[in-house]
Amino acid sequence: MELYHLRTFVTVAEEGHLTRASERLFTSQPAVSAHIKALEEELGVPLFDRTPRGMQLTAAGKQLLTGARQTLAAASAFQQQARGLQDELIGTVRIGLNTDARFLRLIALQSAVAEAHPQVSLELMAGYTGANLPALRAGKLDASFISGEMDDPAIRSWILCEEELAVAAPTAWRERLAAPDVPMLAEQPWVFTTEDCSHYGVMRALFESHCCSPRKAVLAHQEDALAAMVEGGIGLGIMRLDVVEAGEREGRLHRVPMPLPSVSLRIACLAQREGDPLIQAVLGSLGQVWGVDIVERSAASA
Amino acid sequence: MELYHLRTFVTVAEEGHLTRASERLFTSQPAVSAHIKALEEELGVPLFDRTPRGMQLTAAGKQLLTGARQTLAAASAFQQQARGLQDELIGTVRIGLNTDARFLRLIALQSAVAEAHPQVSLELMAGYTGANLPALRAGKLDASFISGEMDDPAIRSWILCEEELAVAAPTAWRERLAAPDVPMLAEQPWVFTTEDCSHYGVMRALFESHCCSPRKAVLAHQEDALAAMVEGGIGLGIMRLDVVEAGEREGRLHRVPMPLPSVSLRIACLAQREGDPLIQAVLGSLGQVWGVDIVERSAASA
DNA sequence: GAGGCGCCATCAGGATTTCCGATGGCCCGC
DNA sequence: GCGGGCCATCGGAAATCCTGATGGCGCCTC
Repeated sequence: MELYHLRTFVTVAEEGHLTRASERLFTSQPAVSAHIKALEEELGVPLFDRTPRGMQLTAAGKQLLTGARQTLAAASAFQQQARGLQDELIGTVRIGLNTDARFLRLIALQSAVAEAHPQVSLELMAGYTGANLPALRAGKLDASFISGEMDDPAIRSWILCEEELAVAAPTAWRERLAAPDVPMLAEQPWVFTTEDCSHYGVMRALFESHCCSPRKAVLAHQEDALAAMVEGGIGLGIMRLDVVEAGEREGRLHRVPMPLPSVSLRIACLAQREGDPLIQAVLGSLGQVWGVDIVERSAASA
Repeated sequence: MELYHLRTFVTVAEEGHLTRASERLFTSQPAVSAHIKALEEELGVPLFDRTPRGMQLTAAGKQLLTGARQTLAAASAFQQQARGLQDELIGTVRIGLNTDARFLRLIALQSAVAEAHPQVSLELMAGYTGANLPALRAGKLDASFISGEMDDPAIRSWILCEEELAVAAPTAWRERLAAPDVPMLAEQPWVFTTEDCSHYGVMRALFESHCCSPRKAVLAHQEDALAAMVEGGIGLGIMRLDVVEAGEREGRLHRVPMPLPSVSLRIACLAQREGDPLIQAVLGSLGQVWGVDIVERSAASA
């Protein structure tokens, strides 16, 4: 039995599905199947029941899951402690993005990290808030930008800034939306985001406070797609104020005069990895880039 | 990084020597060297200083040793918990011996284990008390017969019986040793055992109580060798009473009339493995074979 | 009832990793 | 200066792991 068996066990347990687990583990479905088979044979215990709908933990599998996680956690803590002992920090930090690189000041971040820790590299992975959180939890990301509230105790986050939001409309709708009220906006078609996006929550809150619901014309997973839909006249959408203003200046969008609350842009990581020197390195550089006091863990964990 | 890297790390740390570590790990010296190299590269931390006399832990290596042991302990506990969940116990138990198979009732033990746990096999490894304890600590043995006192808290042991001991002499020395006192015995040549053998302690205690020391004619590592030396007229030796009496009946030995304290024959295992179902299986069978109440761990650990 | 889809297990072949025997380099002791 | 002990490296072999393809089974829909 090796650690990769345990990683596979835990991932399959969480996904309940070999193919999805293989994607998370960056390997193939037959490889994952073989890992589980080998582990079950070595332990002499069936860990999963195979069903047409996927893999279901057996009672024994459920009981063993905690021990598997503890073993992986101990190994992770060992590696983390080793990083704290490196003469010079070495490693790669995978960061999930949720909006455009310029807004996230990624060039400045890259420079700050490269200067402070020459042997640390960043791996920037496109995504959105709703995808980044599960990826964080799954260990696929080391840190991630997210927007909105965060109340999961397993996730630690720090506010970088407040994102001002605005309602964007196609320029052709300028006159009929000169002074709209909320019910009127609800009558318009909307470009939705996924429900796990903070912008969706803001939109929902807007209409719920006036007891009405917006009409969904289309759903866009990415901000670029949403912007394209709005510019193309498909419907209204919620976007960052600076993006809407830039679009308005360039004649591509119209900013609807409707005040919206802001959402917090945050950087997040797993609480248990907060003390990891690699995470600390990135948090330190982010604090520097955004002029924010990101409270660092004491060196006691080192 | 996988568990075998950590096992190698810990073993090399304990041995301070790649070749000895490779023997304990049942692999080759180049393989062990490669494990350490790979681990150091992955962690970005030198774990050992290479010296002409062997491998010496660096400061970082010393700090990381605990974490490595914890990870291995967690993995071991996981496997142990899995064994407790097996429908039928499966596995191999490596038992260190320290005297002859007949005295240790190994045939009865084998039968008892086979009956109670058909899929558990025993692997009986010749040895002696002094070799068995380090082998236990090193994970090379799962359980071990040992003789004498045991005060290491990391080792758990149960008394099976008291070994009566006697002083054996060559038959030709019968008359001159008809009624010897201790100083007289000290004047004779002796066949020593290794210092980590319980018989050695008994011999030492005998003479120290009379402020004298025995003369060492030869040192024998194994009981067979010691018996051969005594029978061959090389010197006196301490042996089990039943063996001396059998030798006397067969005209091969003379029992010197000198009372000795007995030593306890014990079965031992690592304290942390006491709850292991495989260990429990063997302890249960030993209790049955020796008619001894070996207090078993509650099922709470299962 | 049949066909298609989803899911896991297996297979054969290729790729990668690991191991091993041989050997070299360095240091130390005689 | 030489021999021995110890670790690192090398080349080749062995073992392990992965992958694409495919099959079997169950379920769902038509």
